[in-house]
Amino acid sequence: MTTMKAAQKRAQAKVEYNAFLAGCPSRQLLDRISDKWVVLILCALGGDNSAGQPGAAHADAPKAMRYSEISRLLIGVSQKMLTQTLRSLEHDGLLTRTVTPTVPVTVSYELTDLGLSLHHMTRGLRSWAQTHMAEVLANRENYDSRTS
Amino acid sequence: MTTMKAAQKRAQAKVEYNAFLAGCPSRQLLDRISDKWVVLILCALGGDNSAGQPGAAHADAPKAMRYSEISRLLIGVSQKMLTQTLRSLEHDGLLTRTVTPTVPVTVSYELTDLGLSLHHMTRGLRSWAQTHMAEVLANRENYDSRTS
DNA sequence: GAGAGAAACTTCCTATCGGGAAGTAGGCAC
DNA sequence: GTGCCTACTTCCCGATAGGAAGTTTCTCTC
Repeated sequence: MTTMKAAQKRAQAKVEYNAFLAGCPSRQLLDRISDKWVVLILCALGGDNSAGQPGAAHADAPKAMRYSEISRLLIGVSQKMLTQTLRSLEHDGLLTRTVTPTVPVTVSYELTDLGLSLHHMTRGLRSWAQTHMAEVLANRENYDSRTS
Repeated sequence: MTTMKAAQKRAQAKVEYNAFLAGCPSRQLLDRISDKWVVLILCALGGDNSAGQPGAAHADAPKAMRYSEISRLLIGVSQKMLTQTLRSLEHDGLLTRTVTPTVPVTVSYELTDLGLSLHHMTRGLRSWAQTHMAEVLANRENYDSRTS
C-alpha cells in the first residue's frame, strides 16, 4: 500500500470497486451518498444556499455553517437526522466539525476538499431537479391522463 | 397565474423552485432522485454496467434492458423495490417501459432523453464513489483511531 | 393431460428506519 | 434560583424497505 504511487492506487481502485456489487464497499458508499439529507447538506455547505437561479452558475462559495444555520436552511430536516448525517459525513472525512467554546457553545461545519469534490456532483443533482421540474410535472400529467 | 406575462412567470420561476424548501416540488423531486435504487438503475440503463476499466473511459452506450437483466446486475435489489422504482421513473418520464408479448412476456426498459440527462449526474456519483473509496476508508480509520 | 418451468410482477409479514417531541448539559443573565 | 441559549440525545410510533411466497399465462416435457 504505502509503496504504491497515488496514480497506481487510483488505477487499481477503479478495477477493484464495482458499485453494482452488493458487498462492495463502494456500493455502500454510493448508498450513503445517494441520500436526500446528504445531498442537501452538501449543497448547503457548498454555498448554493440561495434560491438558485438555474442559468446563473454563480461561483462556489463553500462556507462554514453552524448547526442552527443548516437546520434553518434545510427546512424539514429533523434534528436527529441532521446530527446523524453530519456525523457520518464527518466520519467519512467529507466535512470537519469545529467546536468553539463560546458563550453558548458554537459548532460549525465545513466541507473538506473531498467533500467539495462530491459537492460538484450533488450541486448538479440539485440544479437538475430545479431545471427539469416542469418537464417532470408535465410527464406525470401526461402519464396519468393516458392511464386513466 | 394565467394572467401573468411570460417575463413575470420566468422571474417568478426563478424564485419558485428552491430545493431547500420542504414544500417545493423540486425538493420532492430531489428527494426522489437522491435514492440509491434510482441512482443504480440509471447507471445500469445508462450503460456503465461493467466493472469499469481504468483507462477506458468507454462512451455511454445507453441500452434497453430487461427486468431480469437489471435485477441480475443490481445485486441486492428486491423485486418489490425494483418494480416500484422503475414505475416511478416511468411515471416521471425518465424511462420507457415496453412490453413485448413473446413466449414468456418480455418487458424492456430504456432511458428517455430526460433520463439520459440525469444519468450524467448519477454516473458522476457512482464514479466518485469508486474513485474516492480508498480515501474515505482511510478517513474512517483515522477518525476511529482518534476517538478511541 | 398433469405437472414443471420461466418472466415479471404482486402480496403479505416483519424488521428497520425516519420524524416529532420531549429531555439534557453547561454557562450566563436577571 | 429560574430561565434561556445552542447543540444535541433519547424515546416512541408510524412509515417504509426487504424477504419470501403466491400469481398469471403460456409452452414444453413426460
